[in-house]
Amino acid sequence: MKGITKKEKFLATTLQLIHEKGFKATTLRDIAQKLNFEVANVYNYIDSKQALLEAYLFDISDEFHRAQDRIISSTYSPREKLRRMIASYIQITAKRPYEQALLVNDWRNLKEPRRQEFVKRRKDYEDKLMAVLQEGVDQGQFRALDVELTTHTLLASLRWLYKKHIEEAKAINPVEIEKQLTDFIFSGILKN
Amino acid sequence: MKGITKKEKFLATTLQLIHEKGFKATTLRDIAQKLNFEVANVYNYIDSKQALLEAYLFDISDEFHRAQDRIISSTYSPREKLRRMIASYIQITAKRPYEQALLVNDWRNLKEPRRQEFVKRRKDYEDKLMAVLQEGVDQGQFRALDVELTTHTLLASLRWLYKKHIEEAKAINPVEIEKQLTDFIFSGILKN
DNA sequence: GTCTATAATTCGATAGAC
DNA sequence: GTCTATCGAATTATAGAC
Repeated sequence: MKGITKKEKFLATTLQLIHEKGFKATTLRDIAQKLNFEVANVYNYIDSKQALLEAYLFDISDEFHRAQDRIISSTYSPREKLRRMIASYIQITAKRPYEQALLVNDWRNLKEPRRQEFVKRRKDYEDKLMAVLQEGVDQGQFRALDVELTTHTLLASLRWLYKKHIEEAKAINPVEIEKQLTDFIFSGILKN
Repeated sequence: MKGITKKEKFLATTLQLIHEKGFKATTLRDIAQKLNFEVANVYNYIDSKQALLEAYLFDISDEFHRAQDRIISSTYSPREKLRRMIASYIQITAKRPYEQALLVNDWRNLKEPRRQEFVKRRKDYEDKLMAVLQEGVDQGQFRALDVELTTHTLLASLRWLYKKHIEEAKAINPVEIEKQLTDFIFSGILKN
């Protein structure tokens, strides 16, 4: 924990508290108390509570989108595209678990018109993933599954992973996580 | 919408609002406004906002536990136990999607000691599911997977389903949902 | 069951001195 | 950057009349 700026410490503390209690339930006084200073000092680091939420939410969201776009614009097969999308999803989650938690749990607290913007962007992400699945089904790489249902199920099976990174005491092996989740999504749990 | 009592209408409206905005962000004034009466009237139906949360959360939670316990105490194989646990999970979700949403999204708002109690009960549920998976691996029905990771992934792949029931305009086919999700979990998405 | 009125508290945010 | 002081608004909850 050396060489971290006060602002970084502020943000790390804030994200941790929000993860535990939720954005709305985490007061600026909670944050100040944990950092051993008074409430007014919070405004040395942020413009407003809402601005903090928006900045982090759209920043991590953008990272997911950029990774997805890079893969989609490649010439890989649907199966390989999906494999890489899963891998990059896991990688971003491992790097920024608390921001992923914010993304999953607290987007409802966005105010209009930002909330609507967020929902639209999320649907874009889902639609792009769905297109890859549909392509894979059409090409016979994937089973004749319900593409819309499977898209949401697949994303849900990845979306919980930030908890493991936050809660796990011992360091986790990212390569093994990726193998396990990819195997689960590609092959399920039954033994052949 | 015939023959529904005022209390039922109150509760349905409340759960819908909480689903949209979250428990903490949904004020008693929001609820009163949607029902076209004043705030004080809310207390004709509940003792407190916290009591409402606790009652619904533990009630739906109990239903999940009871269904799980019935299946676990049977003599079915691990594979068949899991199949039935998935089916009952989907059935409860279909029957009570808004309460499931509360369970998934708003348990953080419980206050101690109820919050700790909830977390403990949820871990019990996960552990029982994990035991079935472990048994299935030991008996060679399931692959040699990471049982702990897979337990959480499997649950996550079911936990989003309430959204479909809430948002879907047209009626959905529960039999088909069950088939799709069971196939996903058992066999993944790859074509053999 | 419905209302008005209000208590008691909490919260986000600002002003201004050091 | 840190503090004290405070404002204005919002929220849960209660009292009591109709």
